[in-house]
Amino acid sequence: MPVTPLALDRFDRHILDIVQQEGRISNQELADRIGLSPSPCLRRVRALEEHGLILQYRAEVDARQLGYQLMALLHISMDQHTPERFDNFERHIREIPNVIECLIITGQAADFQLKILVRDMDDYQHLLLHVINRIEGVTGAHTSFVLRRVFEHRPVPTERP
Amino acid sequence: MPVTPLALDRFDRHILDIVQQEGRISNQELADRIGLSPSPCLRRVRALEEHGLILQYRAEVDARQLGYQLMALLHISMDQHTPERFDNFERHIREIPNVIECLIITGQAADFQLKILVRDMDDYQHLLLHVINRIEGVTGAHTSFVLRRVFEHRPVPTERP
DNA sequence: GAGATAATTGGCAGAATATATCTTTTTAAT
DNA sequence: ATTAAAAAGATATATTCTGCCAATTATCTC
Repeated sequence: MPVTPLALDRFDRHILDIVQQEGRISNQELADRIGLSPSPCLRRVRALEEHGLILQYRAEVDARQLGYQLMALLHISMDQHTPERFDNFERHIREIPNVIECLIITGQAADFQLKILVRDMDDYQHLLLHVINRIEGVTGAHTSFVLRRVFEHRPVPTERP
Repeated sequence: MPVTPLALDRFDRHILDIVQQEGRISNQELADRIGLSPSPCLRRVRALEEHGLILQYRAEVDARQLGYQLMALLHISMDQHTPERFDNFERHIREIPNVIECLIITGQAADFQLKILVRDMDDYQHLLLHVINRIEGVTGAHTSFVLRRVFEHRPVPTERP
């Protein structure tokens, strides 16, 4: 996607600032706020999309109201650190909709950190023991429950380097 | 916001499924996809917004292209577990734009897990030693660097309980 | 199950918005 | 200063949004 790195000026940064918080803002309102007319504003938004600076637009939904009362961070260790093991684990983990994030990390006993949404403890217990622990190569699993989300999904800063 | 829990039918769930992945979809297209005409479709979207089921719309931007090459998970332990200590920490941490997520967790030596975006190691070193470690009450800090994001920001599942 | 009531859908019209094209202005370089 | 290139602004057309009303569907009561 990024043919050329694309130099961002203050208009572009301002657009990114705004759409990170108001993804459905109209182009007219956006143009007003950044101080351009609608045409060049829309052109810039399209360019940011084409260059992959804007990856996608998403609605954030309230997991609680959908019945997902419990969030857990699960640290997973693998027996072997081979690409095959990791690929296989990733393929399996992708199939579990409750796993909303999967990171490969250093600095822990674990290899993966998963962010998991479940309805309750029973739900979690089942997922851990009967689904995740059964994936080949998983030797360890350590759970941290999230007591409170102080904040999540904050915008990426846009000031110059 | 949630006056009444709001019973969700298959149309509502379908809407949530779609807007979680295509936050800027037009109402007409959305209506087409869920199999309703635009009017009731828009009414449902508005109702989901009012009830707080849709919290907000957001553009996801590519942090890498903005110069944030490094993501870290930082586990913070506090000396005292008093509301004052925690409140004070949260107030300070909110002021740091590089911290894009802050969770209070169990199951670790730590009390907080922070998700941090920085440009490079120098940047991280400065943030850790000169900003975060200096917040009152912080006694421990353990860093995990993110080697790879297998996936992030996956949609919340919407099937019935 | 019939009838009444409430809730929800669909269609339509006017307003707002998006989008493509063209012209003008600004910027940069020689 | 002149030219070329890039970006902004204006305008017209097409699309989309949004509020209102009639028609349909679902629900409840007896």
